[in-house]
Amino acid sequence: MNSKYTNKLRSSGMRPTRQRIKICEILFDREHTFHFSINDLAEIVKNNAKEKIALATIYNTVHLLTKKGYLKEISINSDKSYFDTNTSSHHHFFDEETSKLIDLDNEYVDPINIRKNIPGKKVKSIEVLVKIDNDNQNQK
Amino acid sequence: MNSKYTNKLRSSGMRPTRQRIKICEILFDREHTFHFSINDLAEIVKNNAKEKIALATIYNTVHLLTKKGYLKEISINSDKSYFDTNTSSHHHFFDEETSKLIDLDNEYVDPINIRKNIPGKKVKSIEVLVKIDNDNQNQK
DNA sequence: TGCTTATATTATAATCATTCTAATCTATAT
DNA sequence: ATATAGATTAGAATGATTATAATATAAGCA
Repeated sequence: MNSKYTNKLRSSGMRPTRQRIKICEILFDREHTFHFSINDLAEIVKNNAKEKIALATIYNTVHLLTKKGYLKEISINSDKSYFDTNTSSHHHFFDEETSKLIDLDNEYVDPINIRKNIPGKKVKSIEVLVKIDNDNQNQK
Repeated sequence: MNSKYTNKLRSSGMRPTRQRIKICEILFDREHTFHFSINDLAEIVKNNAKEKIALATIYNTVHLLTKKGYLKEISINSDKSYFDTNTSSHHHFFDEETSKLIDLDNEYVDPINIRKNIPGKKVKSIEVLVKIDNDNQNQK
């Protein structure tokens, strides 16, 4: 039961269980960053894992990984939560046609200067969402 | 049954019903723009209107007003939908402490240039979300 | 005006994502 | 090995939203 995620999990105070290791493998053994909803992940787990993982465990693990800084929650259309394996501060395209998110790295966007302050509050993050849609013909 | 909203509704192909007029009055008879969830609006209706309006009607009306361009849906934390009576393209602060949205007008943010294109797609909107939190002491 | 019909409203049930619960299991420290 | 704190599980509960199907109403027409 050893994996490259065993220590990663343990070092964040998460016991390295079979389920958590499997979920980490699905999420992080990838070349590119991965955007997903809980439902996406649950589907992959179902098709991919030898043994079943309860939906509640998937929720718990994703939320824990988010709290520990290995995932980032993305606020998009309000029907579902999306998560991103790219935890750096960065921007997104949101394709309205496919409802898919695409990373937009900081290098493509000049630094954004906000010339307004809210008293007693400090800025925690500044992120841009670019909504896109098909280019062709008429848009109803 | 005449109201300044009678024609506004009719000109958008919406029959000016008592319920719709009442909802318009609540939403648009205001000095400042108004951010709300369906639940916020339902509460105001309950305390404000002489006669009850069914929750389904509130949902239907808000969605119709959104489709007709009188309201704008805001994508924030994924638990609920928020709507905004300011339908122009503009930005927001999101106060993580209170979960409240604050308008951030374009004049406080320089134009944002995105140096990346997605083939076959055109940009529909570019909006910034600035997350803020209490300034004082320790966070966590 | 009154009638007809397309459209709205309503109460309630259904759905869907998410969270809770309480029983069972397991990683870890002794 | 054993005890126990922490994790997993199935299923129930919750809360927002949408669907349903019966009733009511606005608008067009005689």
